[in-house]
Amino acid sequence: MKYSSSKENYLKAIFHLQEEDGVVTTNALANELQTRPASVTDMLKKLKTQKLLLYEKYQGFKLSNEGKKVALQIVRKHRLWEFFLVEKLHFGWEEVHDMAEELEHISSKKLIDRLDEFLGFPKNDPHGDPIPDSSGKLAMKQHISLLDIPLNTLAEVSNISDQSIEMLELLKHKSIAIGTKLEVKRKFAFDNSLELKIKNQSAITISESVAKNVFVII
Amino acid sequence: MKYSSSKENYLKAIFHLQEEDGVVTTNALANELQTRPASVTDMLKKLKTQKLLLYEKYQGFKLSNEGKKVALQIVRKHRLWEFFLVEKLHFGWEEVHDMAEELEHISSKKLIDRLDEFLGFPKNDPHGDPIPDSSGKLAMKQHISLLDIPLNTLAEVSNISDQSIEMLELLKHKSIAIGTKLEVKRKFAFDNSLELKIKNQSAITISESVAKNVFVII
DNA sequence: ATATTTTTTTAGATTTGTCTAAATTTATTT
DNA sequence: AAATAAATTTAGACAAATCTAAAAAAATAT
Ligand SMILES: [Mn+2]
Ligand SMILES: [Mn+2]
Ligand SMILES: [Mn+2]
Ligand SMILES: [Mn+2]
Repeated sequence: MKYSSSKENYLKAIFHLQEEDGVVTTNALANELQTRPASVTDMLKKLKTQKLLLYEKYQGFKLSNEGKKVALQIVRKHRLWEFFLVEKLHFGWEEVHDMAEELEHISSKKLIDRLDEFLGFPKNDPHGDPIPDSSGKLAMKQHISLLDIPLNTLAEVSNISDQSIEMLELLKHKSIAIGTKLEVKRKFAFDNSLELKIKNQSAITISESVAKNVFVII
Repeated sequence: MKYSSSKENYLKAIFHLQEEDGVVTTNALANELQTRPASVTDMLKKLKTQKLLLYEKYQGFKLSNEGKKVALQIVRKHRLWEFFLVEKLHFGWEEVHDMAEELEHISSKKLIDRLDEFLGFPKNDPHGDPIPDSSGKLAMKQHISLLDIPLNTLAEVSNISDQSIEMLELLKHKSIAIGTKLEVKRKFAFDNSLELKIKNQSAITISESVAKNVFVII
């Protein structure tokens, strides 16, 4: 199946947003795509009709398995072309995004698989993001436990492994959520508790048993 | 100025048709683009409004200087991408046209100039057609049809004027490609077919209609 | 529990590119 | 010079993707 560039951009944007937040909202997507909420609603209906999206009105939405599959192929193309532009055409990593935004819509799968081979099957794009393989498999991002990161290093919360009510309640109270950026300021040897700092907030303390369930990317 | 893929396809097709016939007709263009004459007329009006086309209704039309400039940049992109696909990604010369048809609409001029450099500033695409330089200048070609060369004279294939899949497939089977060196050994008056000899290969026969589309330099 | 604000959806319009069917103009035959 | 045929254009429609303004639903505050 071939989809328009516009549809592909929607699918990719939803893919990225749901990576972070699970379910996506109309306003968030409109903001991501620099368009109007009304336009987003229009497109959501079309994507649902094509079974690329799970969507009930007013309830938020996320990609179907098929939608995710399409999105991953676009992510693959985007990142391989970025790699090509930096590695072979010597562009700076900050220049390549807009060009890749166009190149990702070139349809031939054979072309992109040959390009992958030509580039030596790179694992990551110039921004460090992992490149899905030909079948669409995406290597998991490197999630590290809060216990294992160095002091005074900015980290972003990416995953919570214990998702019990009690854990989430505690994290909510401490203002820790997926996407929160923080640094570990101190580790106390007595009980392995940690003192954390979130920008513009006062320091907070969490126990070892909490910290070992909070994963971050550095 | 940026133009839609559709407009760019029209400009390029008009460019190619007027190379051959000077002035272009509605039906010829509709045929070239596999669309309807009414659709062509619609687009002609838009191209005229944008001063890309010289057009008076019922009188035929041709590109303005600005239109020619745009068309040459698309031809440049098309041929450079074809060269890339054959030379770097090892596609056959008969496979690359459709991919180049998409790639030629990637807009960045900087990208295409870097690609040109990466490829070593090639003079001709895989089908022997000349590649316009960065400023849009196109080298003229001085090719002679196989029909018109003397017997037993070494000639090098430089261009194929009919680039249909069917023609390229036939030539591939006969081991004839751009750069192939051959001699015409016999001409048969009955059907104007030719017997050719490529060094180290047994003699091959081609029809008049094939021969008239194969151009060589002596 | 109401009132207010925010989010989301609908209604209706617009632009681009395409189409079919019909009308018009130009070219070719008788 | 008509008549006929061919080429071209116009009229009116449609699908895709977008927009603005208004309505409806959900979330938040009082
Ligand atoms: Mn894109
Ligand atoms: Mn990237
Ligand atoms: Mn094209
Ligand atoms: Mn070519």
